[in-house]
Amino acid sequence: MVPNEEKEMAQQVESMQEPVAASTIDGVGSRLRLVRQIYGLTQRELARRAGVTNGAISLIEQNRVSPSISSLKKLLDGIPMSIADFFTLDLTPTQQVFFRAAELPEIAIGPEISLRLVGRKANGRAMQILREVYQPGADTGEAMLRHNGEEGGVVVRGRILLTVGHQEQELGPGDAYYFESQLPHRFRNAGDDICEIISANSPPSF
Amino acid sequence: MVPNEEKEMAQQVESMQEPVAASTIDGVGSRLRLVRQIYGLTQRELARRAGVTNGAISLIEQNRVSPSISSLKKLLDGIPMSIADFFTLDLTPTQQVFFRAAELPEIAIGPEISLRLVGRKANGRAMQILREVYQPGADTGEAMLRHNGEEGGVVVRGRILLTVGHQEQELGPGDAYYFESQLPHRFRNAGDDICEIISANSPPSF
DNA sequence: ATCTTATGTTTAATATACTAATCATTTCCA
DNA sequence: TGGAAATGATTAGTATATTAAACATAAGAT
Repeated sequence: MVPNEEKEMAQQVESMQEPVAASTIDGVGSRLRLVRQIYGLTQRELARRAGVTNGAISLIEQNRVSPSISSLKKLLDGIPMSIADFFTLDLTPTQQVFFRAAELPEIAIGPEISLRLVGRKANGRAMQILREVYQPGADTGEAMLRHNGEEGGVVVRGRILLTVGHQEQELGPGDAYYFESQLPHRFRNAGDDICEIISANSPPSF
Repeated sequence: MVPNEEKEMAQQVESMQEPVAASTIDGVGSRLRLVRQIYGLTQRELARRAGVTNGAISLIEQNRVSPSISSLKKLLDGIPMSIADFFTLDLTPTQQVFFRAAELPEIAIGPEISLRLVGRKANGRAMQILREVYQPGADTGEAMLRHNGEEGGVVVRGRILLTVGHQEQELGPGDAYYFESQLPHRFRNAGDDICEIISANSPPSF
């Protein structure tokens, strides 16, 4: 029996070689693919680390087989990520990571006041707000940060090079970010000016 | 290949027929068994609900096979419980559910003040404290309550019949409880007197 | 005591996941 | 342009999970 959770998708008359395209998050395989790509691993590299074959990963990621727990555990150990985190992590495409200045939703508007919300509304969580200052050349390190909770922030001054998972962008004043702290991340000030960020994280980490 | 996550255990010279004994929480199968028992289901009943065979459940619970995700999902759907919750739920035997009055650890002792902590220390979570009054015959219902978070409380007056999962106890003044709200639970005042409970739950539910 | 029923376990047969190898496609470097 | 390297996909064969049925044991009921 083939799992094939999106059986309704096609009469095989259609061209079957859509590259990867439609990011369906349904299915363990799809989740695994996204997580693997976020961590910048190829199927073969993950296969090597996990001690399984790349073919198996390919089949799993296509949702053509349903991996055993032991296999899934091996794979996640190679990332590394816990099974609980794997099933808990929110990977919905609406979970935007980067927000351009103009994209920040405006919460309260007055003639002299403009409040803009970072991320999305209704994430009712207790947060810790920080003011971070990065001197030129500052770097949180190649060994990427990784911890529990969520974090977000707004660049106030200067520019910062932010890496989250496999994505990387340079953000300037007004730009912002929001991501799950579990994703490996790194802050670098590659410019010549001091960079200032207003950030928040939850749960409070110190 | 047998999963056998504790491969270091024996040279097969030893007697291989240790019954099952030692309640090892390690392994998906052991977890499944505990969860199933907490919900008061037999292997056959769960098998019927999930659409798998009781034999398969038996093998899984003995950790002799590693179920596929699709099988595990079917089983958890029959309980019901999400995969994420399954791997997140804390089932360590130190997670005590019922606490007799004398068991409550004393936090602060003075000549006129005695503070006793319900549950364990260092569960630093934001909580909501409630005063609950149950009239004689009151009952939260046969359709057991089930929601996110954790809850605990102390009986101040009268007696309450509390069911949590498959466990049931009648608590009197000074007795207390603490459990994950995900476990199906039910409060009944089977006596003739008003029952009063001081309770807390997290995250705040209203 | 002897049925009956209900429980978990085991076993042979079958369905499925996984491996090892190959194929197909893209990238990129000469 | 062409060849090597790297990536993901596929396929036949093998290992493993799951089924269907029987076995073993215990608890009640009469």
